[in-house]
Amino acid sequence: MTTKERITEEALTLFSTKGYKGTSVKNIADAVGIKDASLYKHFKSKQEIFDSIVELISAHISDLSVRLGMPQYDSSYESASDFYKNLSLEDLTALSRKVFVFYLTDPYISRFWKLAHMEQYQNPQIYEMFHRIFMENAISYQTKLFDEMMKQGVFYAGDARAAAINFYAPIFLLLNMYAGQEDQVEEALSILDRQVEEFYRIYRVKL
Amino acid sequence: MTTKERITEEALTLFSTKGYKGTSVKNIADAVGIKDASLYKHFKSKQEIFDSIVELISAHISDLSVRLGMPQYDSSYESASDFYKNLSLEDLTALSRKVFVFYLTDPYISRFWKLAHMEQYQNPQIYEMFHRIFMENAISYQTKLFDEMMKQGVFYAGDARAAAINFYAPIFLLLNMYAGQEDQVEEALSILDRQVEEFYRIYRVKL
DNA sequence: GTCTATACCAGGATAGAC
DNA sequence: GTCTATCCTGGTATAGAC
Repeated sequence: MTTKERITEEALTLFSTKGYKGTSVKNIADAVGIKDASLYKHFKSKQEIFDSIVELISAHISDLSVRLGMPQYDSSYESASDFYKNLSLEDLTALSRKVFVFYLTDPYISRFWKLAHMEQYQNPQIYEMFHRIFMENAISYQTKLFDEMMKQGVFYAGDARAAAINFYAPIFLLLNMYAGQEDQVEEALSILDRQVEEFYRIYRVKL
Repeated sequence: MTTKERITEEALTLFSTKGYKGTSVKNIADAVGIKDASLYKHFKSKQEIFDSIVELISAHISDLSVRLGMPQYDSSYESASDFYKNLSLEDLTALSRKVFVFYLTDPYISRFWKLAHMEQYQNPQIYEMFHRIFMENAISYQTKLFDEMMKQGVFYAGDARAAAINFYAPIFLLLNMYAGQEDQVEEALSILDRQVEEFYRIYRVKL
């Protein structure tokens, strides 16, 4: 890893822990193991370090859906829908756990989550990314999926968007409750399991 | 309003907009209309201003349940339950709207919401208050209420806590989506109405 | 209790040697 | 590309006159 990469890496950790204003250039330099002045050979300002982090996260986010096995918002979702066609409670539980744990422990997502909470009101770009990733995209993805499943008779016909919000909102709430409490993931998961079970009971067409 | 009160008032607005570190003592003094040095006749430090704001919000929060017509976590809830006994969809919609709009527009709650998002990871006291008010208390209140309603046959018998989370999580998600977007409250309310309708359809025993 | 003046320091950033 | 030395600004806080 180059020095430049190590700077963004350490800076992301510090910004997500102490906030942008709460992190000094010296803090970052110390973490990297160089003097603060040396840092300016790699970035022309503290703000530029922050901007490069935003780039880094954007790039990481683009791979997300692929790594999670989720199609992009604007790509076709037929194959995923086929996957869910014989959806069991165990399938749905495993999927929700996978997504939840990923959000909570992925090194980029989890740091971005905290950073975004702190900086969203200061930084329009962060605000936009945070809302897009954790709200709009998450909901519209689930909506499309559930809409398809309703059409295929896997879920009872109804309001797909309302169902999507009912599925995602508890995950979002639990993320808020357990972000930064990685030692209590098991507790979070047991609550999540109960919500998924309830969701399955409500929406899944009985076999 | 005394000068001291005006300082906390303006400081709360500034802290909830620009964050603690992003707000200077001069910013606060300017907002109040005095010189920054004069401010130290009322508070011995910037931190003390912040602490007095925490006090102010704590005091305000204590009145919340009363003002919303909601019993405290540890007080009796029988009368509220009686109120819901003949619960119609319109009743539930009106209640959820009232709670949601209150959270979003109450001058103390709405500023605390943003402040807490920014400062929760720096300040254990803020973290604790935020999680208690917007997560633990909100969920446990709804759980007690729904548990009682299930016992009385108003709701189908089942997992009251899961139902409570299904009711509250969408409200929490919408608060996150629309905090600081007071011009779009109508859009938020229409989404909320759909969720409440769905909730009512699922849990309310058919008459 | 408000003001002016000032002390003090931390943080961002640059210059120039190696 | 790292270092030391230094500049500059802005922010917290105090002293003392009115």
